Amino acid sequence: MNLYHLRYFLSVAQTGSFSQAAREMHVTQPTVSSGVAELEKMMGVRLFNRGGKRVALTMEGRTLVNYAMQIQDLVEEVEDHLQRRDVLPGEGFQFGAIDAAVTYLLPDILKDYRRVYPDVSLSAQVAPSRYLVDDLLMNRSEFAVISLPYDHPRVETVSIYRDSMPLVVGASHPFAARESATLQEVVQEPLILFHTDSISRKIVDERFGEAGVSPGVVMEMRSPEAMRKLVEVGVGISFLPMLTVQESLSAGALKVVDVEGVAFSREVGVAWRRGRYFSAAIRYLIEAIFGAYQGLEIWHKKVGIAK
Amino acid sequence: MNLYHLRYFLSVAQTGSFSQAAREMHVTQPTVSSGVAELEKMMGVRLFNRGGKRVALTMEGRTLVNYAMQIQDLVEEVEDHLQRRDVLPGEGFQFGAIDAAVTYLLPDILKDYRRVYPDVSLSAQVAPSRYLVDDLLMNRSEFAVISLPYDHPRVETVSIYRDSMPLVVGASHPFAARESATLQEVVQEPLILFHTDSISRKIVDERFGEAGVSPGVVMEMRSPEAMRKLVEVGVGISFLPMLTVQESLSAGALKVVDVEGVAFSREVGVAWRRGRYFSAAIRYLIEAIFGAYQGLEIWHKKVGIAK
DNA sequence: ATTATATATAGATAAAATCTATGGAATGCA
DNA sequence: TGCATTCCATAGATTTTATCTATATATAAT
Repeated sequence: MNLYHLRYFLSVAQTGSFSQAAREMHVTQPTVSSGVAELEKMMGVRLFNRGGKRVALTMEGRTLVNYAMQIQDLVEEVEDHLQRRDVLPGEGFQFGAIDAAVTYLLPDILKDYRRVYPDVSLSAQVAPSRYLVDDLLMNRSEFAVISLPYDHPRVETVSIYRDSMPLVVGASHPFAARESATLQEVVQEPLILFHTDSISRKIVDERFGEAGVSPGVVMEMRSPEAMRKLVEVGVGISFLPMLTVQESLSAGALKVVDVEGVAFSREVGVAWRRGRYFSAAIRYLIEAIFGAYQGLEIWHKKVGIAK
Repeated sequence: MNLYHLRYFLSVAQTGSFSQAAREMHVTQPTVSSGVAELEKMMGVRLFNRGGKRVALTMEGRTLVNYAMQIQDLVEEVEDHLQRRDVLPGEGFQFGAIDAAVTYLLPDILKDYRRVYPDVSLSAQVAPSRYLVDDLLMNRSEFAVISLPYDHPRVETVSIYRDSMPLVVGASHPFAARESATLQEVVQEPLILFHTDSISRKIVDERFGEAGVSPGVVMEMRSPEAMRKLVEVGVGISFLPMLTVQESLSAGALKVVDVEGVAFSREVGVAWRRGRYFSAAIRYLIEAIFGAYQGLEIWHKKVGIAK
């Protein structure tokens, strides 16, 4: 059964005439005849009583009219919705973000977003970058805000924010009173570093390797917030993203200490599966993120400006 | 857009795989691919994100899933209903019947019918036979119970009941005391006859013609009930269908008087437009009528025993 | 009866859906 | 990292379906 056949049928039912229906549908009369005939054969019932000047629906025909109208309404509705890119209430999508992003970079953007798309339910997955990329590859999330650089043949990234990762120490730490320290001094101290999974950790490790020093690691963790707390209470010192420690610095709980010849930083960026298609509602959020920070042009170049 | 395409799409959405959907639908994978591709082209949106081991719905895809499921449900439902000849609540049909039929022949049958098809709404059109046949020809009613004979190239009829049309007089009429009267005597009396439209009137007129007499008509009417009343109060005498006057006879308000050499009668029968298709619910009622009186075999022969 | 208008049917044509074969991309395993 | 496997997309051939033209048949109106 074809949807056209249902349309022909409805038109015949309305006009009471095969020929008139044919004119309405812009096809020839035999087309309408055979369309209705096929419906009748398929359903095993007569839909019209022919013979008069006008044809008349049978009871089964009237039953089918009810259904056919509902079906046609649904078809029109869904075409309309999809072409206008409406979002059904309850629809939504998932994206990933690292801790620092949801906490410091995205809140205002998400707040604005809710005003524009109040019916879209957002589900943010918060995890370290590595896991977020897994979600991207498995098509479990649309995009992710992660630490960069992240190199993968099937993931594209665009930076939105450069975040310095200074050495931070607790207020009562000996370094707190000093302007700077040397890398040699730093590795003597108990260090709290990101887990080796982490991109930020990789950045630190590489620099350490170049300098030919190896840190006396005390603890490895994944949560920058937890690390911040530990540094505050003096368990150790750490290289932490500025975003994460900003508040503690203002409050005086932490101090930044320059390390001679070393300036760590990591980038935060948007990552997505190469070739992915973005629905309008999703694209809007991504572009809001780029717009609020940077990278909109690069993004446009990578995905093409046309939708 | 074809309904098959929607089915392919739903299967892909459920299985997360074009190939698996193809196996489920018993078609090849390129068929599913191009079916979905056509939906995407038609709607102007991507429905799936390909690339992983499993494909993932886009937001638009999820929207379409909602609609496609509803559409498919409706299609299955209507096929089911029609093939099982279910009747939708509120559905019904119209048939015609002469006064005597609805009043005396059909009540019990209709009562039974409501038990079998409680959801079918019946609409009985009560009018003289001539008008009921018009309705048949215009496909406005399914069948009619009318007076016979009725000759028309596009109407078929089967008799169900032979109804005598005796001469009836009011209880106080001079004839009431007599056993019989002659036709000559009758035409002297004020006669109340059916309107010339009427089949019963035609029967009477023909017989009068043969006998070479012409009645001194007083009144012509279409309603046998009204005629009965008039006869009862002595306005005139009449040839009335036995069905109509049965009660008045028992009550003594009317008397039957034999007319020598004359025995009027009319047949009551079922009439329908030649070639008409009867829905199960309608056929059931017609056959109940034939079954309760007579004519079932003739009916079967005329319309064919197969549905 | 005759004319005009309807639907049905047959055969030809156009459109589409589907299939086979194949290529490219991604995944998983060695 | 390379190889085999799995998966989706594409191209071209084939089959099926839909539609059209021409015509027959039936009904209704004149």
